[in-house]
Amino acid sequence: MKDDAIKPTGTQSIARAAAVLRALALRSQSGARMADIARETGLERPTAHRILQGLIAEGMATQNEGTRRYYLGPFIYELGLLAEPRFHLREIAGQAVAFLAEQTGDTVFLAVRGGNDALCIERKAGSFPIKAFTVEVGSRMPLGIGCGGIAMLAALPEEEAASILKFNAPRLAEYGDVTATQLAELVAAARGRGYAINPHRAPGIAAVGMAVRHADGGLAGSISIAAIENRLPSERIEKIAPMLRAEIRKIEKMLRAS
Amino acid sequence: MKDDAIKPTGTQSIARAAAVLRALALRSQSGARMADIARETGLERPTAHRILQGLIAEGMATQNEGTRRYYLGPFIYELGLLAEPRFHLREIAGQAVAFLAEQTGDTVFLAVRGGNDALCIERKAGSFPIKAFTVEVGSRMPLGIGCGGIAMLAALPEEEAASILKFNAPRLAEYGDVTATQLAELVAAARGRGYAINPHRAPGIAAVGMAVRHADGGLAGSISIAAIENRLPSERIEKIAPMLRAEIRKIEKMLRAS
DNA sequence: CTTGACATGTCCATATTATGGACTATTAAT
DNA sequence: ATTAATAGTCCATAATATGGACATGTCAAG
Repeated sequence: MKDDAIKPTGTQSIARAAAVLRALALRSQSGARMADIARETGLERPTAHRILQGLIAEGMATQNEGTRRYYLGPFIYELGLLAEPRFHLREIAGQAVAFLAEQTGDTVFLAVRGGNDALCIERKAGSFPIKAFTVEVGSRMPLGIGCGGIAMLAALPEEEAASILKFNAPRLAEYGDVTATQLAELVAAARGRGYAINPHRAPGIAAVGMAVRHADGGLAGSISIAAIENRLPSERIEKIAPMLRAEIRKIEKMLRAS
Repeated sequence: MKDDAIKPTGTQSIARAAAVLRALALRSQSGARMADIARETGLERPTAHRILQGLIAEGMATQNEGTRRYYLGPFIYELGLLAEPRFHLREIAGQAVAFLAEQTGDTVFLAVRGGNDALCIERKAGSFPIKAFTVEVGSRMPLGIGCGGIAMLAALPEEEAASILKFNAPRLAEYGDVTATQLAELVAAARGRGYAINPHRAPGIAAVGMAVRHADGGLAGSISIAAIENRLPSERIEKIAPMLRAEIRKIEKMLRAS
């Protein structure tokens, strides 16, 4: 998130509060304990506690009274709704996703990054009768699971991608028997060729995906195409990839213009 | 947003940063100048500038180099996506919105508050052939314009509602010739009867709306029903209001359980 | 029931950060 | 060209945020 520009001074509290929000984001489903937050942010417990109380007072965090766990608060949701139009990837990319589904006949997914997860925000089915509905719109899974996630990891700085894979390693068991090492290889291969191939997203399913970037080069999201394995041999992937790249170029141009 | 609980100490910087984010939220479409932010937050300009630089460093704000204006940043969007499931009003309320559209035959809207605006996040048309599509999904307008906005204002503390109406007063001209005084009267009337009636949302259109609350009593959003004027005489409004209230009670119960 | 481990939460002397008046630079309006 | 408005910087110091020490609460083990 931080660029290489000169860091501002007198903003330690803001940086610390943002770090706490990132810790909450990582556990936005399960909720975070204060001990988790203190450990992940490197803050002393009284400091973490005070920052949490400050965020709660502003509506940016909430605490479940029963479990004592902390969550992102309603003001974050509200701000997110207002921020959405400036990053309205769903609207801008929706046509491209529909076009790719029509042209390929397969299922096309649009995803964005959410912390260490990928969030599916759009899906279009193609005409081919066997649909690879591997992901529901609105769902989330660790970055690396799914071709879109691999493509997004490949678009991130290597250290950041490695850190995410390390964080996600214990979580992979919920999604099959793929290992972090295998995912690291898929990410490296994706970096090399410019697009991700996931040959074993699920048994019998294969996928190809590519990242979408903001004007400043930052990661905006990804588009991926999934089909039954025998519909995606190497030759067809090599035909689909340029089509995907062309649509993504158009999306990136519109993101630049907005 | 702030409750009446004891305010935490040692969190002035967080409160100030949140105030800056609110100022950015108010102008999330047009962008905010630093002078705007300093004035609205009451901060001295060097302080406002430094806080903005801190938020930019964390990805919570961005600055357009050409216009110099500041906007909510990509990290806010990402956090908003992660916060959404805990406040997934669209999912929880979707069935109620569809049911009300089916039962009344008219158009039903679901909206949330976004700063001083109302954001339409869901719309269902009923079977009656004349549709009151006064608002597009995804659109926003000042709170007070539209029945859902009036209902949300009525659910807020009176001072907060007055402050929002004051802020929105100069903006009303874009939406017809209704005045802030008229809106204040509609809000007061809504507070009295427990639901909002907007007899002149647009020429020939009338609407009825009600707020949805979170478990803690805070405002979650609103549901409103719009139709051509002669389809909503007083007698019919008195039949629709209990139905609306019953559906909203169900939604609030599910919000509590989630 | 008791004990120990772990976690949450509070206090306040003081270390350190954040502040904002004074100033410079840039842009827009006249 | 001049003036007004706005953006942005600097740094002495005001005042905020810190975290070690401690209190309290919860839960699992014995």
